[in-house]
Amino acid sequence: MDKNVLKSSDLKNTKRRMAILEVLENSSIPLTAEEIYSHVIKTVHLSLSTAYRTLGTLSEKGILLKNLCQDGKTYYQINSHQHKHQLVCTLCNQTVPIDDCPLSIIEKNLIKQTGFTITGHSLEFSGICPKCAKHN
Amino acid sequence: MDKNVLKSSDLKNTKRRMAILEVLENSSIPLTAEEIYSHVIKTVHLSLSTAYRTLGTLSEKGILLKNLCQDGKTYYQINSHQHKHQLVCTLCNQTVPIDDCPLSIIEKNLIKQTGFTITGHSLEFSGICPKCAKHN
DNA sequence: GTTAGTGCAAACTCTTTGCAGCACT
DNA sequence: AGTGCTGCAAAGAGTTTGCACTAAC
Repeated sequence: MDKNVLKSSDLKNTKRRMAILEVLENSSIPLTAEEIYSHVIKTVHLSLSTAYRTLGTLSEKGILLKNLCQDGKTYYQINSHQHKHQLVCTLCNQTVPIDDCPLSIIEKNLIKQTGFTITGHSLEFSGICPKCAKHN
Repeated sequence: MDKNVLKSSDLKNTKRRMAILEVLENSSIPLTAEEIYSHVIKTVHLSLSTAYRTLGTLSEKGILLKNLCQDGKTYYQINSHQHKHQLVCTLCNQTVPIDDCPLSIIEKNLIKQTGFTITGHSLEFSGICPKCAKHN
């Protein structure tokens, strides 16, 4: 991601923010604040509250997508306009990304039916992964 | 709902449980623990922790469906095998139930692709309702 | 009578916030 | 230099849990 994303959103270009964005760019799945924090702290000092604050700011600016999942944790991902949902094993927590979002057609119908402007959605599947199914 | 739901799940038939189930039966939308508690307490004394414990138990038994939504609260509804999702206005919190769940086809594809057994899903749309769109 | 259910208070997890000090432009 | 960013510690929301008491079977 271009280093100007921050500037063009009127945000200062700091080490911590760059590091956070980098972690998310290199991840194929959405990550929690804790996960991002753990990655970043290996190379750049930062506090957990800064992680939360930064992730919040970047989400407000539309740079990130923020999603509260069924495990009670908030997951963040780069807003690439090609967002992903997750399929999570309830036993081992294995997470499989769902690459294409199947909801656009459904959203169109909802707009017609309710008159709402739809600004987002959250979708999460849970199940048992093949490994866990074998071992239980 | 039949009063035998509890018995057939090896649960004792108590005033509080009946009251909680009744509130959910009479609601057209999923409710939070707090909302359920507030309704029930008008007629039957109960503590918030009992509400949480009961809702948890009933969800485990498959009598209720439990869903953590983007507002950070867990919503409960009767598991009628005709569950509902929600469309929530991010400004006024108006909630519109989505009556038919559009995900069964998508789930079938996921099963093929991942080998998971799918046991549940959560889906939530957010947007701006027509009223709020006018007033802003 | 026994086991499951309940109330209360305390604890727990994830996240947010107030304030003083620091770093980017 | 000025404003926004950060760290730390404390607080907040929603939910869970330990223990003693109570009620259903």
